[in-house]
Amino acid sequence: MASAAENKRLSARDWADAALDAIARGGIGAVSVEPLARQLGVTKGSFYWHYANREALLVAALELWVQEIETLAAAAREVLEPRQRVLDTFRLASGRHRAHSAYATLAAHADHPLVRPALEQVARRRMDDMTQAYRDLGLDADTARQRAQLSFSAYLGFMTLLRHLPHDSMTAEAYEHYFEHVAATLVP
Amino acid sequence: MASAAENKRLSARDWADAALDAIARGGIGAVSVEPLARQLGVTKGSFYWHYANREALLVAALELWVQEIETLAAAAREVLEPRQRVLDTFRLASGRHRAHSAYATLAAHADHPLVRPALEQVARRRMDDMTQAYRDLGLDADTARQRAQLSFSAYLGFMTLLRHLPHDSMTAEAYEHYFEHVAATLVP
DNA sequence: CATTGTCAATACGCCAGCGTATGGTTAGAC
DNA sequence: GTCTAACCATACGCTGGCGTATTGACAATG
Repeated sequence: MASAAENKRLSARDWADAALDAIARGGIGAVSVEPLARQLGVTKGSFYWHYANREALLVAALELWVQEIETLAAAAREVLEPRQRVLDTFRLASGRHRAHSAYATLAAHADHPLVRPALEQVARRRMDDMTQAYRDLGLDADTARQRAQLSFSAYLGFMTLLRHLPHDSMTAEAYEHYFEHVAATLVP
Repeated sequence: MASAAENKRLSARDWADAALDAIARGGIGAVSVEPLARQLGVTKGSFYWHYANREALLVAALELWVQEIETLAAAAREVLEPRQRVLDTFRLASGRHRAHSAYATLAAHADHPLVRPALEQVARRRMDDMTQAYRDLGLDADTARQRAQLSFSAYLGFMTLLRHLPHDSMTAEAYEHYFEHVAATLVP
């Protein structure tokens, strides 16, 4: 169950890792020291050696999240075809990466003072990426921006929607079928 | 600040009302008896007269939420033009209705056993409405379903996105501008 | 093998929120 | 005016999670 190996000493990174997993599952409220310690098979004596307090762990987990998203985004930017660049974003929404699971959860905590700047940064950057992709596809600046906003909204909302409906309601083929429709509708 | 009037006795509905407001602001975690009591200007002695426990309040608040969404949806169904029917949904996302603010927040708690059925019901019904609207616009059954999913995702995501960016980044005119783009892109 | 640094266990005090018990206040019925 | 039901305050015990202090285990280094 626990991602970290058994009977090994932990690092600050291990705690941030577990915290990000917790965020993906239950939101920032799920980032609690003692339950995480139990899950990791240690006591909080370990935690308070690595971090000053719970808030510091939250900061570290959010930094980790932003970094993971940026890594995925950087990989997507390498794709030459702008059309594929847009569609790849949607494929990520199907959510094998925990960073995207966490996104759907963090999206609800926009009011949190630590979460907000992270969300804002990620939203801006990915919107800029998408706008650029649409510009590369020949749209004018204004239209590209609107289309990027629509696409990014659809991406965010699809991640959310997937968690509302039973998992069996969408097979792998259904995914691809949907993505084709998205491509035909949104991408010129 | 408190929506209820001062120096008046409270009803169970007043509590459910305050709980739904709390959900819209801070998620289900914000539905806590004693803070709500303070906000309402009473003590929890009042609460435990009206409800058995916190969970009962959550149930009541969620029922209230579903009911408010259904009321808005019923009004939207009255619109004859299917094109307007679709666009009205997006206008609601700009979110002066608390039911839609709550939606954006509840969307992140799909794992919660009480929240999930409410989300599922709302998602299904609104998707059905949208699918019907697209069918009325002449799309075949399969395409209408896909387009409804895309539209509903865009609606959900836009609600979310609005909370990530500073409020001043979108004026009323910008809203309308965006909606026109959505209409031109999604609605045949 | 002694020392030092790294990581973890234990034990403690603290606080916020839940739920209960019980008594007090107020409005309207009669 | 009394009675009763609806509503609220107060006081209490309980639990879970935060943070601190102290000690212990173990590895690496010399």
